[in-house]
Amino acid sequence: MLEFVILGTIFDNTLTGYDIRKCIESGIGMFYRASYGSIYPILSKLLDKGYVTCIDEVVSNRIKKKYRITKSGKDEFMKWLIEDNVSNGSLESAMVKVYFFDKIPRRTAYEKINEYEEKLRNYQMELINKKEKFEKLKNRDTFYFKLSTLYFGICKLQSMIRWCETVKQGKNLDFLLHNEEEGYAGDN
Amino acid sequence: MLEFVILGTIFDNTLTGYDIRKCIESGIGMFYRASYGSIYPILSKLLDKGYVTCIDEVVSNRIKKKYRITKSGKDEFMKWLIEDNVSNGSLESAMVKVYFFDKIPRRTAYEKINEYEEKLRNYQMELINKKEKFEKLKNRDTFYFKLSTLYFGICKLQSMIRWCETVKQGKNLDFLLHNEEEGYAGDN
DNA sequence: TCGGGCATGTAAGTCGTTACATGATTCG
DNA sequence: CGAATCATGTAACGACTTACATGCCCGA
Repeated sequence: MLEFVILGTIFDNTLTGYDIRKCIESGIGMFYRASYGSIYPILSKLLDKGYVTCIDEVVSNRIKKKYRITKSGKDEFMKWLIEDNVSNGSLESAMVKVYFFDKIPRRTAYEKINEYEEKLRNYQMELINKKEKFEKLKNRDTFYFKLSTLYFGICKLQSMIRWCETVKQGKNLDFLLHNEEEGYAGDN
Repeated sequence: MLEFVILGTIFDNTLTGYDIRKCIESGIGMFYRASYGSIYPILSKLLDKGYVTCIDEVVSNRIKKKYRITKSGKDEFMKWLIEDNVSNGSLESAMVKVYFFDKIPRRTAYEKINEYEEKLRNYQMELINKKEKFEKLKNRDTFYFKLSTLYFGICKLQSMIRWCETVKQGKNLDFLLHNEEEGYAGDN
């Protein structure tokens, strides 16, 4: 995965290993993190494979190794970006790809998000069934927290599904916020 | 982590490695998964440490290795369960502990969930700030999806915060569902 | 009778992280 | 002038997963 995250990060900019880390952190730090101990070796690997080139840039007596993506690197990245992202990997890790979706046609992106949404809905259904079975048991207060984790999953999926609905219609993202509590418009 | 998940799983029941896997899968499969390749070696380690004992049970000519937790194993598990869960680990992995919170006093559990909620709120605040900076830039449509992942994070955190609010008040969990769309009560 | 589930394990590989080692520059 | 940040890397370790190896039992 990191291999592709790096390629995506240097897709439009020539960066150093150090820069790459910062970009990953500030960009998708919420879904994915990387340490230097993994970035530098992978950069060497990408160099061997010819997916990147390295230019030594001398800045005030020091060498900065700036990495630029090659044509074959771009191809490799785009292949990864387009290929089936729904069936494999965790639900969160799918967001790593979405982060780079500005590089593919809108239409394709919406289709992929639609697939993702279906997967989420199926999963949510499963959890709801499990929850209902669970709730038929007696001694409810002996497993309140166990049950609460099921609700956690269902709710989280609900908010992810809403996100999909909004994004795939290209709606204003602000719609996702500001609709808490109130039934009718106040005077804010 | 798996070490403790196993101890928690056999806390009340004597189980085989195979059973343990099924229990983990059906119980917290949504936050945590384990393969046999990790369960069996860890079971041996727990045996060495004296946290579990193993009883060979012969069922129709076959040996089943049933593992029972010991006193020191229970102590070790409870220590892990109580110790600081907020500062380390991912947001999701905190749920693994919550799953076992029926084993600690309600009051303690609520306090821990309250801490967790604070962490979520701080994180959400960070993301909202980042989002607002982001939105001040021009060429909005060149990074719609990048921005959408930020919204994804904010929304997900919102639903997690709502979960915390509900659970720490010991509210009926159903409150978390059924409050979509409608502003006033219908006739359901 | 045969496929799927029960049941236990090992070996190799993956994909990282943590800690270490080094040193230069920049800003208050 | 010293702390933070820039910058590059390695070695050891960790926590798993995947694939393999084995074989029994049970129900259609």
